[in-house]
Amino acid sequence: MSEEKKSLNFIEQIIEEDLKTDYKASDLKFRFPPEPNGFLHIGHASSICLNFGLGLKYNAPVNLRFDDTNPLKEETVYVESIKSDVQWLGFEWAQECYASDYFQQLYDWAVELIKAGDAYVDSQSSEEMASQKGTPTQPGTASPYRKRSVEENLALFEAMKNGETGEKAHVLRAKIDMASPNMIMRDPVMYRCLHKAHHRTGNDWMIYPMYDWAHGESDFIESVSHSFCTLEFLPHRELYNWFVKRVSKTGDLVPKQREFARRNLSHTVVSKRKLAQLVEQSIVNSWDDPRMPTISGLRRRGYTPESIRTFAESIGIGKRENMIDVAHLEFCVRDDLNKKATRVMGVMDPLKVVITNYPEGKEEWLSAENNPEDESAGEHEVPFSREMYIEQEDFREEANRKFFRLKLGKEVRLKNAYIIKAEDVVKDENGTILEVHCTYDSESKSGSGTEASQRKVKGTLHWVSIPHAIEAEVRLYDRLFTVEDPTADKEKDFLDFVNPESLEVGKAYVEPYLKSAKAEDKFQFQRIGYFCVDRDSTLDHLVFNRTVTLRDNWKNK
RNA sequence: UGGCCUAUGGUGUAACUGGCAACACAUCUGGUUUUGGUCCAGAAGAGUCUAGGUUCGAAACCUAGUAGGCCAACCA
Repeated sequence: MSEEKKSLNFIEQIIEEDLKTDYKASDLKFRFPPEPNGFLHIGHASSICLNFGLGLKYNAPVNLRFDDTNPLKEETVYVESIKSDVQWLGFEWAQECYASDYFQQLYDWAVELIKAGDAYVDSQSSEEMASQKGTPTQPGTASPYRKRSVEENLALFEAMKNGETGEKAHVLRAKIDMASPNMIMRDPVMYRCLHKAHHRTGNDWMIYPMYDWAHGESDFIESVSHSFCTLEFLPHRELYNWFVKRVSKTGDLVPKQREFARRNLSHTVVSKRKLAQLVEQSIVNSWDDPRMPTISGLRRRGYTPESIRTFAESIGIGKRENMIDVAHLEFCVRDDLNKKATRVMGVMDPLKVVITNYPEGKEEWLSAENNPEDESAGEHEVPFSREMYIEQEDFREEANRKFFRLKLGKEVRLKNAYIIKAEDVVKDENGTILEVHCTYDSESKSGSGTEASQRKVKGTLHWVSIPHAIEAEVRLYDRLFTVEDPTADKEKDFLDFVNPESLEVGKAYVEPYLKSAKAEDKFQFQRIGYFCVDRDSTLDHLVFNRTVTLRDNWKNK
């Protein structure tokens, strides 16, 4: 038994290193900390997979923690959608936590900081504070309130908490270093007054902690060992450590913040503002429009949780700027769906074929393999009759040898059925082909084992029997943007790069087997692509979303 | 006029921590195939941002430069 030694990414290396020095395996604990202020997208999916993936790998608990410190933006609907997205991806959190659960503890600690001279109430406007902040190259200057007495700070802070002061009158600041080269350390705000109801604590609090004050402390309270976040928080690490040091005792296991580069996907946008714009301007229909990079959009498009997880895993994790080609994501779904999706036939652009030597009124039910990649998937029956549809592009009156499809005088196999030969065409007065008349070889039935059935013919076409066909709506989705990075051009708006053909609604004739297909059922329309039943679908009106086309190596035409 | 992070084929990650650059996607060939899918075999493509230095030996370490990113919200 040889086990392939897989190289570790830098995050895993950090953990392995910590395991060798000051952490036991049982100390490991992670968390996914979304702010419930919007819907999750593919970028969050990477982060979810990273944290929960580490949990699985190291058999460590992973908390789902809502970073709900800003009642102005956060809502319960987002909490619910985030939970369902994480579950859909297939992960289980150890505990469902909320930063708001720690408001009292945070407040008590803040009082301690004030007593220790590590925090003070500032009573200036935010403009004044900003002007004293200095610049990256110039040190800041101290607030006139920096030397307030502990007693006064305590009294003021309590007044703030009780909502006895104006919202903009005071803030609580950490007293650190106004000359620090790291501007984050120049007396950051810990609390602001917000006389606004919170989605969980209601009107209990009139002050709310800032991210920096809440995050590391929440990690510490939950005894999270490693707190992974994106690179933009790197300068915050110093502050994270400063705060944690003040609330922990020596000997306590304190959490470590480590940063990784956010992973960007080509041909899409991911910022909440831009996504909202797409919805508001009706460029897409909703937040879960199948073109959206939201988890709910990907789900509706037909992406499987497994494909998203393997995607996240396969792209790795690093610290440099990146732009991952969406083709890689598409590869991941194809790879997964190839193993799972039931093969069916559907014709998008119909051309009528009449099999002149097939008895009128006769029908046969032929058996079709559900999935050649998986024998246990079984088979289903497809009706065959005298008249059927094939794809327009699968017939030409004449064509060269590279055209492995139907042409006059030549044979082709109808998938799972018979070999047919094109004999004649019927055209209208404009020369448009209306029908192709063929003959079939009655001995060539697929699976019959006859010599004729085993004959090698150039090509195999998908088809559907006209009297049995069901008309369905197909929504053919493509990339939402025509360029890799729609935000790269500073002269132009990202909306200028919207792909006008990102959605094409069409009609398809599908085999009757699909009649009872339910929302989210996934199929491969043979030779065309993977499709997923949309939630708009009904018994009378089937709707299929094209998840992704099949790979196509035939780049002629 | 600062601090910090980063730099490896087209893309994304590797290189057992100093021993002549690997994997996946994408691209191209050929084979198999009742899906021009899958699968199989193969090809091409970087000498690791630049210049110095340390070393028998550098993608890795050091110095300087260049390029990109982040940092001055009562956002997270």
